[in-house]
Amino acid sequence: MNKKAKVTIDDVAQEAGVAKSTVSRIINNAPGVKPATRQKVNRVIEALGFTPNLMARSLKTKLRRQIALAIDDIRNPYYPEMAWAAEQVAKQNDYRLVLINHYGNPTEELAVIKEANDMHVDGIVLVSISHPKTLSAVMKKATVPVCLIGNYGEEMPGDAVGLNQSEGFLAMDHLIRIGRKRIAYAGGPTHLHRGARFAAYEKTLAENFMSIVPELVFNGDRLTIDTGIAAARYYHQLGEMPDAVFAANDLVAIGVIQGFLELGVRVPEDVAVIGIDDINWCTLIRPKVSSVSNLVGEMGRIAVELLLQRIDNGLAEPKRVQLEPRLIVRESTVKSY
Amino acid sequence: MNKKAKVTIDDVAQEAGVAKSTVSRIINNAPGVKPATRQKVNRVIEALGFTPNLMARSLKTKLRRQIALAIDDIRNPYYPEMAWAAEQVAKQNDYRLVLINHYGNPTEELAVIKEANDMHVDGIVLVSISHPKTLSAVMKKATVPVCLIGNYGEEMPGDAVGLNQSEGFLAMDHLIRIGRKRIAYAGGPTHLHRGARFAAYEKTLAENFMSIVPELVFNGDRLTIDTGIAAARYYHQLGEMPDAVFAANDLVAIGVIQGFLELGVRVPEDVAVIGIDDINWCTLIRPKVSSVSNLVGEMGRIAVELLLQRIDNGLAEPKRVQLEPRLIVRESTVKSY
DNA sequence: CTGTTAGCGCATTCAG
DNA sequence: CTGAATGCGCTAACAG
Repeated sequence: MNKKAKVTIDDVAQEAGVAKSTVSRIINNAPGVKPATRQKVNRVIEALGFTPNLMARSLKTKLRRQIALAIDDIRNPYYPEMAWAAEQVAKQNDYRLVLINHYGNPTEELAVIKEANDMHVDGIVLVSISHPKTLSAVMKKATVPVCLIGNYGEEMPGDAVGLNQSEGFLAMDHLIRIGRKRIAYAGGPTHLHRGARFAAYEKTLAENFMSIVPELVFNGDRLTIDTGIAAARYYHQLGEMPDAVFAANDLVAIGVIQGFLELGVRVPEDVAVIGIDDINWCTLIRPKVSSVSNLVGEMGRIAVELLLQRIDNGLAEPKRVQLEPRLIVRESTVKSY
Repeated sequence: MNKKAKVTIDDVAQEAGVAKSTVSRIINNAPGVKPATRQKVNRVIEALGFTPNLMARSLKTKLRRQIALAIDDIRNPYYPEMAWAAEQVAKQNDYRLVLINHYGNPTEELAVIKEANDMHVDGIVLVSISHPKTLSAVMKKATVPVCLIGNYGEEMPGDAVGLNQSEGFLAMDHLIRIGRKRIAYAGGPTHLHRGARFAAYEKTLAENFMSIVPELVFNGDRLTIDTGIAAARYYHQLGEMPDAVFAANDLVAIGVIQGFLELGVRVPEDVAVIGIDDINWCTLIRPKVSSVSNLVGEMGRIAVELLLQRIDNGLAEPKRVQLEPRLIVRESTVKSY
């Protein structure tokens, strides 16, 4: 049941009484074949159930029609959306998508680039956790095009699609626009690059002539639900509660909301809460979580497009695409009627 | 930067002053090579940075060292866990994982099997939505091994790993064991195969001499959060509320919980709620949702193992693996202290 | 427009 | 233990 000796291009040629090169032209839609011949051969192909051997073809053309999507862990809520979009575009271009989880393990991550050739792939879309310096060095040795997802400077070889860093401002502006005066920040250790979001917090407050109140800043050690819950409890026992919470990501926001609900604090009436990333979980809980979308699907889509473009066209300057995050207002900041 | 003319086995042979067949033996760990030669050649391989061309190798061996995971949509909450586990096992066996979303589109789904050969894959793990009859017919024509995920009878060719249908009973038994007397059912249209869960509901009640109260059965049209919310509202306006809800899946359970919370009903004190599937969202909301795990990760892992086994060993009887669902008790049924 | 020829890089007989 | 020769199935000149 999986043994039928595969029919080859020679079989078709023989059966149709033409040369294999003619068959080759036909299956590749190459021009310069008499319609009659084309028809005849096509009929034979149909009859014999011939399908070309991609290995042999690849051996010749060096094209495998496969790309890799290398991320740290598909179980991370951001990635399914990205993987889905990436596979879409790949499929539309008759490419296959190889999924690789590198677990944020630098060795494994960089190995993906180094071993691209051994992987049957023509290119890689990579979400990297490595240090840019290291990454840059490895990228230079890449044997296939790599499209990075993330923000990288000019010195980084290869294409990249990232977000401009306005998520924090979009979130903060929203809270201010809906009239919140006492805005808290719930996030992780500020020394990480999430610091950009905290910076937006400080900057926005300053620009609006609001003083930054140290006791309203809660820093958990990781950006998780539990950190959010802890934050809610912390705010609750404060002399004066905040009337809004800017959470560094959605998981924290969800935790904050759940925490508040347990304590009888109403969201958004008493406290408005907003997160960042717009993971699909945001619509799961009530109130639905306001957030800032970082367009992961869009990033995946564009990354693959850039990659395929480069695979086809070869060289040209590295490209940079910057996406603009988008504010998504839901029930955790504005009461719906 | 991606142009370095790939070094071939010939280069190595020449450089090392041996024949390519010798090099071939060495890179394949074949026996019958003098250690000295082996060492020498290995050094050259290292020096030249040679890595074998998998296309050429595959052309010869017919093995691509890739398998496909074909599911309907990676964005569906069950699949990331499965994909992750599958990729794990594949990687451990030096196989790559090609991700295919077939969108529950029967044509596309069956095409995956038919075109397996064109896909550079040695086998397929398939989550099918198609009718067993149709599927069976296509499976018979498969050119590579296929391992199904789901419950299939003997007449279905190929291996399969599924769950026995005890989820419903596990959930119901739990509710009864914690002393609930007035148990409601919230699900979708009973004519779908989810009906097995509803059957468990009825059967368990009967076995425990509890009468089935029609007004406690809520059937939404789809198994979604919104259905759950609607169910909660429905129960709430009843003369007598249920003291437990058995939801046909976790999404419904989450909706029920959110709905109750909005109405000021306490979970689990007033009403215990349990779902099925144990998707990771269960630990996201408070109270955390009790559920029955259908071991998607485990299924993915085993499916790949079966598949690789068959790829290596060829024939033998189709195998069937039945997993036992597992009750996961969390806060939505039992108050935690 | 079509046929002939020559490899792509490797694994694998078969001799030595 | 090692080398020379053959071909996997296909594409791409090059002739005709």
